[in-house]
Amino acid sequence: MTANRTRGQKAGLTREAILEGAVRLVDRDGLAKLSMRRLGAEVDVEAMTLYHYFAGKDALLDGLVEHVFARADFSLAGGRSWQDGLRDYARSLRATLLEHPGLVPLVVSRPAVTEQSLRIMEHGLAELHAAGFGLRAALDLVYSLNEFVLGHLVSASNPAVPDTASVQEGHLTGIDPGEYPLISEAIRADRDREADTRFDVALEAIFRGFGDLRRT
Amino acid sequence: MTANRTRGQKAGLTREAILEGAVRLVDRDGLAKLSMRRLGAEVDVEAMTLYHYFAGKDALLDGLVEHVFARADFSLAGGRSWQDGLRDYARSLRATLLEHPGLVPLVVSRPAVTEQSLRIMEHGLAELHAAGFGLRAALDLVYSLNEFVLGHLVSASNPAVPDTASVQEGHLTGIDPGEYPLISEAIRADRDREADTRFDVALEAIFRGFGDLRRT
DNA sequence: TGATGATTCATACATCGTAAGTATAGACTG
DNA sequence: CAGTCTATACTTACGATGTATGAATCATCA
Repeated sequence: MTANRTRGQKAGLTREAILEGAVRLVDRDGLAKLSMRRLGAEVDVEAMTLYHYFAGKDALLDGLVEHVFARADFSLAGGRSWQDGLRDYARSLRATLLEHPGLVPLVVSRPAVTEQSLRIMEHGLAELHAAGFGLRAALDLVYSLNEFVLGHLVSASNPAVPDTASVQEGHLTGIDPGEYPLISEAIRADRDREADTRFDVALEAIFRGFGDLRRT
Repeated sequence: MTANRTRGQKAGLTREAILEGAVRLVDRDGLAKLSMRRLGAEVDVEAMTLYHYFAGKDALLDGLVEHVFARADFSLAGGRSWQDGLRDYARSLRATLLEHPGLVPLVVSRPAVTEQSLRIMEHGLAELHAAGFGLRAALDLVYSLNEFVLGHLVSASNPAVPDTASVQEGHLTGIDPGEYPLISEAIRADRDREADTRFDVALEAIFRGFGDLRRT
């Protein structure tokens, strides 16, 4: 009866194309709206077809993180000071995830022992070691840096703490200056600073703090 | 036909009891297994009954976070140095969430502008201001500290980075010493340290780094 | 041509959050 | 006592989800 329209092979559908569709969908509608059926519609195919390219939704999500990270070079380019190397790394990691805020919950909820991340870590340890850090201190620093960046991102990706960005033109969203005078005042003083600046200030503080651990 | 067993009133079911059941369920089976039906079973009631106490699942999850935090005193007890105050705060925040690791994804995915968190922040700003920090620097420090703790927790709550805890008795899970000699070495050197120690070391580094920002 | 393997789809199932409607028990009124 | 009200609890049902299963179609090569 019902003529089955288009089965069998179709125009070249690839893992890449699916992942790009997923990125588009997440960027547009958020992670919650990423269902197999929706993603199928996005790349013009039935949901079950996706299972030919990915073992399951988890595999797809893993691929998604990988895909986004693959296009971002987090190299700890050597040759300069360890601060410069780590700063570039942290900034580019942050920038990449800020471009796709919907992916932040994914990244933090997924084990990140990929080939690439391990290589970066190894490289980072080598540089820090050469810069005079003991291996243990170097490991502490690399861990802490990653943890700070991730924490910064999860805090930034939901309207959690009253952020500078959410305070436009002086209307402090929901913070009563009478009840919380210092918060209001601090946020007001912070109004003209970019979020990037806050991030950088914290970075430098972390570097200063860990700098004392060299030759341990 | 089928005799309807027990409708109408029952033993005193309360919001508190439901939330405690939810905590139990999450601690036992993880956040993913927290469904209204399961939670209903846990507190011996049908799923829909829960909607009498909570507007929806989101409200329940909000309540869950609140409930756990309510039992943890994150006071920035004054009178001592600002380092002591912030350290106690960070440690107890971490300790609380380590007791309920299943809640970590919830905490980081939920705006945390509760009454309590704002009060703590206000209090923290006051202390830091008194200790010689400019308001802006104080805000940076409080933010960064929170972000670091959260990042530390999300990293610890999944088997993401090869953690010291996962390296038992010298068998480095999945890290090839040939390919990543420094990581293996660093982890081996780290074997005998508690995770608490790593956290504390990072805390002190952050304090040192931000300490230079006083009188700004 | 016919066979083979890659690709796509239709159907079905269990589970989820929850809207809508119904039944019961206790408190209050007369 | 009977009658009513309300808080509490349950039943049923709907749409959305991830995915197991198996059939249908296409490209390719013998």
